[in-house]
Amino acid sequence: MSDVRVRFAPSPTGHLHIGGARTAIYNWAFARHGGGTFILRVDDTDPERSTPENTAAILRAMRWLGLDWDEGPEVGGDRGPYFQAQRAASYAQALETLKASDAAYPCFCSAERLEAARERARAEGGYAGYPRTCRSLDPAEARRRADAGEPHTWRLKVPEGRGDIVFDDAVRGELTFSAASLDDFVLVRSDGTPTYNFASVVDDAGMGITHVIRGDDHLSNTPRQILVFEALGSPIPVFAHLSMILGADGKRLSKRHGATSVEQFRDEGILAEALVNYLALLGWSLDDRTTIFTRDELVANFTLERVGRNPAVFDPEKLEWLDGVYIREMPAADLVDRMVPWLEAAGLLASGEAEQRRPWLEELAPLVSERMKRLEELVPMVRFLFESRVSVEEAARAKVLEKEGAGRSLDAAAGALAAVSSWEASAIEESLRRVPEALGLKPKAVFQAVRVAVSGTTVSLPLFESLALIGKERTLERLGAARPMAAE
RNA sequence: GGCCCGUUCGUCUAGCGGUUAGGACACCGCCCUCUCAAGGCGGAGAUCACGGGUUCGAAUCCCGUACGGGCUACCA
Repeated sequence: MSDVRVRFAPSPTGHLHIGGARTAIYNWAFARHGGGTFILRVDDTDPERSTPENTAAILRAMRWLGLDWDEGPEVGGDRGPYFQAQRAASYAQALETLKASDAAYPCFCSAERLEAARERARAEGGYAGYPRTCRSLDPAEARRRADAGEPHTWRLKVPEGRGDIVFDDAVRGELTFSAASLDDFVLVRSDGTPTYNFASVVDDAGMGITHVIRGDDHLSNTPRQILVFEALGSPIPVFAHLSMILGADGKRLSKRHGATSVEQFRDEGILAEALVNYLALLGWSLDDRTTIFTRDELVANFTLERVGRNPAVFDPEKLEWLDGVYIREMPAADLVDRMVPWLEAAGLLASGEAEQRRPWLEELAPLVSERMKRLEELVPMVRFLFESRVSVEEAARAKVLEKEGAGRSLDAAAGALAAVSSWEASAIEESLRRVPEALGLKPKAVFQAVRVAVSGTTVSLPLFESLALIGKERTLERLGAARPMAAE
């Protein structure tokens, strides 16, 4: 057990997003790799936009992905609470610390006035941050006004003469920010709640976080946060900033680009292990050639050194390919477990029916596994195996059944199949293989006629295996039903 | 405006001074074949954003420029 402590701190203002999921995966993998502790903290400081439903959805998505946390909601831990909304006492205490060391001061400037000034300065070409109006207030006077109930925020007093803020980002290397470019930002709002930059640092310090692995969008906040760590007298964690995930148009990934929430991918039939594998690859590589790896392999090999610096475009096609790989490589029994919910939801399987049809389903699994990229594709592919009758697609009828020889093919196939005693794919194939030659037709012509009769379409699962699964009686019924549609 | 970050095939990436710039997805062709897939083999695709340096030698180091992106909130 190492003393590495990392956290993933989502804000429950929405569902778990692809970008957040990747951050979570990296944090999780980093912790597990080094035998450290992975903490989940809910940054719900924004009461307007945070909801319990979102929190629940995020936890669900984390569990679905297989990202288990050692401390956090539902599991507890001795550095909690793990919801920022419940940590007001910590923030108040931290503020007292800063006040005591004169590292923070009250600001009575109104938000409206500040915004107006900001607009003006920017229009004129140069805004250098809060002008520190209240920094020079007489302390006694400031205290008197604050005690009198005058609305005020608390700002960090950026130390006079503080030199450059330099830190070594684990993925970007040494970064330098001039302290002069930082203004005295707000730590505590006039309603008494902490801002993100304050709450986050207080929590990271309080929870003993050693490495902060997070999105690139926080990079510019880092020097501010370092100042807070310093003012608090807390050790500064190692920072690692991950680049954004972009859409195909190079813009930051958003709903416009299609599915972006983890649970949406789940609902579309993407496997958790494939999603984790894919997301891990968006900004990290195991080596120069490995693209497929298990969670354990990810953990065993994950290091911050191999995290890339440049933004990555999310490619749904590659995700699908990877998902297909996972589906194909999954043992039949496992795949059946994944298939059943989809079959039940589609009404193809009654609840409880799955167990008794288990052997049949396990025969089906290898047939579909090499043809689907997502579980979602299962139902349309197998529907004809379940339903009692099929309707023949118009195009299939025109293209296949109305061809000369189709009728004879169906008759001959029916005759041959009727004589099959042991109804299994190999025997079915053997008998059907003899039909084309007897009729002087090409195998393809005969098989396609049978396929259309039995599945209603020109494209289906492999014929002989399908017939085996449909059963002899239903097969013969379908051949007969299609017969009137067929040309001689 | 200011301050930061980024830029290798269409996409994800390997590369950390000397390589025919490697792999994967997608794409194209061939093979296999009862359709569709899967699979096998092969192909095309990157003047390493651009311009200057440093060096015997640069995708790799330095400086500019361009183009993206982030922060600059009493959002996170």
